[in-house]
Amino acid sequence: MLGAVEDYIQNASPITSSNVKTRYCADLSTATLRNELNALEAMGYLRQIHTSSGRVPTAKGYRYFVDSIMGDVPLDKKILDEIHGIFQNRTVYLGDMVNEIADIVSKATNYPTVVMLKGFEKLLIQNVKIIPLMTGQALILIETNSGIINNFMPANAETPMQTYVDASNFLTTTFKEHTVADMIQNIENYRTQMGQDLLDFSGLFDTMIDSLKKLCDKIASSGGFTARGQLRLLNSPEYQDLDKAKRVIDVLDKPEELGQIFENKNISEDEVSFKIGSEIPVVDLQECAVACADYTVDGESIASIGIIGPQRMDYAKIASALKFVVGEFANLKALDSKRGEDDEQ
Amino acid sequence: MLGAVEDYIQNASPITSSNVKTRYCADLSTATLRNELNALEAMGYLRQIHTSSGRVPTAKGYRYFVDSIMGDVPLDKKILDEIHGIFQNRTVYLGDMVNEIADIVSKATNYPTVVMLKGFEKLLIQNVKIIPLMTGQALILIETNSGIINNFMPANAETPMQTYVDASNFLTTTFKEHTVADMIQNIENYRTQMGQDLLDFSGLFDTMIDSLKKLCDKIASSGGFTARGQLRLLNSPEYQDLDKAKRVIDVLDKPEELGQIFENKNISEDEVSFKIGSEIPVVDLQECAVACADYTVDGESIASIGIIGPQRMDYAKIASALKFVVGEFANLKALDSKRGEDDEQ
DNA sequence: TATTAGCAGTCAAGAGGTGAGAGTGCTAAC
DNA sequence: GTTAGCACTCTCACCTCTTGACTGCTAATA
Repeated sequence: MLGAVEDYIQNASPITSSNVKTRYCADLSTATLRNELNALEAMGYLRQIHTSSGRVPTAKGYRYFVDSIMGDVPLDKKILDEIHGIFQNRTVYLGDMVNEIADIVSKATNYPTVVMLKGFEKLLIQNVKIIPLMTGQALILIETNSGIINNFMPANAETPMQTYVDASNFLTTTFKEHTVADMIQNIENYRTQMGQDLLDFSGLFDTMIDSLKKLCDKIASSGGFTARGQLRLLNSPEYQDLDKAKRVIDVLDKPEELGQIFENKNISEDEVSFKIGSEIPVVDLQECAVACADYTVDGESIASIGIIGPQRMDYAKIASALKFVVGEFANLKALDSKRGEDDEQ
Repeated sequence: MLGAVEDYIQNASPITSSNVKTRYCADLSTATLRNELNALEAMGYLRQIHTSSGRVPTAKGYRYFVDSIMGDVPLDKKILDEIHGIFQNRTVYLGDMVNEIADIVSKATNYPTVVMLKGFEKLLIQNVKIIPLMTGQALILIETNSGIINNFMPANAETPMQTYVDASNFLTTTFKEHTVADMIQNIENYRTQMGQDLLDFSGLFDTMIDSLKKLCDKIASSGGFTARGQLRLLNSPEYQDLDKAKRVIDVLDKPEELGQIFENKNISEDEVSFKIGSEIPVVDLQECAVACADYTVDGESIASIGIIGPQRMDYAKIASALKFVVGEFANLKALDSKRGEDDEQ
């Protein structure tokens, strides 16, 4: 019977008495199976679209499947390698890395994927560099324990090169192992520790903080959401109706609604959470299911990755994929702390 | 009569005799207009889907419209400001800038937009920096006359900081105003000019060149194409049929086919070229039209931007939008040369 | 000669009807 | 508890019919 649910998840072919008989219970008659199906329907796990339609799982049915039955599913090795590769060569900008992961997770699951960058303010600074450019701007490069933040700021052409070097060293020494938020908020309090040349050009810090604040605002105004693979929704038989598909896809552009969907999960690290049907607090997604997993650092969620699809989504595969991604992230942190220890020796 | 073509472009409502009469020629009878429409059909500018269907322009009709009649169209000021803003704050990575432009052009035109980065090899180097990071990698930053190229490379932890500074200075001095391709190919020939500390760590250059070559290859393997706004195709009444839309959207992922579409344009700078229907050398796009404009530097196309939509696309608006983008790019170059001259004084 | 009114003809699209097929639930028997 | 048999339901594909939007053609008119 369970196999029939998995069949339905794979093929969208409704669960019927004869279906179950031919594939799983050849020794029982269809009438018996009909009784069973009837019982499951009475318990609320299955429902009929119409009298002669066979049955499909209800949200409650899927919930039971997810909570009690679903097992791990082996993923395509090529996909795993690709994800692993992103984390391996992770010396890329945080935003780029997060987008790359969204792309590949969407490819792996065949559903639209949303990435939420909750803000980089909580990341721990490892190194700060301010690099003057020829265009009258400077590049801010903040290496953190989870990726590199990069942003451009206006630069005063009269500031000497050495000041940038001193400023970078000052910021690195002062704020190493502090959060970015700490740096943004408290840089004023460290004025007494600046050398004279830095005080002469302390507008540099104001400009930098200003630029970082703008970057924060920009991320905040989009809710930090990036959606990828929207088109993949159209691969589901459920979404052959364009208007129906558009209503779902449109939600992927609305930060407030995405916020509602993916917040308040109360999940622990390494866990994948699902919301099914009416559990989703958005009207246009009542026929959908969403999955979500978090990248947490010190118990705080830094970024999340979410998947939106029909209720008949491949929960097991999605859970495995998200777990793998979160696992890779955890490995990364382990590696970082190890390197930290090595440095101290 | 011309107005009726524009009406059709806007609303997809076929050109009928009574349509034309009510909107444009109230003083003529429908019978007279029917004669005219008949004549235009005989000349191949219009065609009927079926006897009672009204007429729609043929590819030849659109071609005539594009070549002879079409005027400039004022664009939404907000959109223009947004595009202008991208170019103003253009101290961003070349790839990012190109993608941002694709996004906004797609938004402005409401059609899928493709950006082709032809390769950065031809860009003129202004400044090179190699910046070691904490993760055992280094950041290559090449400021060119048209944007910043950035790439990561493996770094040897034993290389002293000063070597990176010297290497950066050496590369900048040696290759300023040379192309990136020149640097990649000829760096070997400049060994005699390197100081001893650079010769000691000349593996640094090998690694850098290797990384840049890989970046070139990566761009080449995707043909340098990035598509944005694919979903917007579904806004056209022509593409309410999902399978039909998918056939077009799928082409946007195929570098070879995109290459065929957008190459061999033989257009001069500041020009927007259109291919309509059978002019497009791709089977799945025979019912489409494509527009294309180039960013050229010294007569060489550095990047192109293309739009794909139904033949009933808003040619005038698209031409205006692409011209504006290309114009902004030209302004940028003018600005650059001006700055160059100032520097020399 | 250019224009027009009138009319018959064509076709798409939608409404409504029909039958086949795939299910079901129920009942009575095993 | 299981099963065979049967009546019932509903979708879907297919057909037909009607309506309405256009057209082309012809003959009359300015």
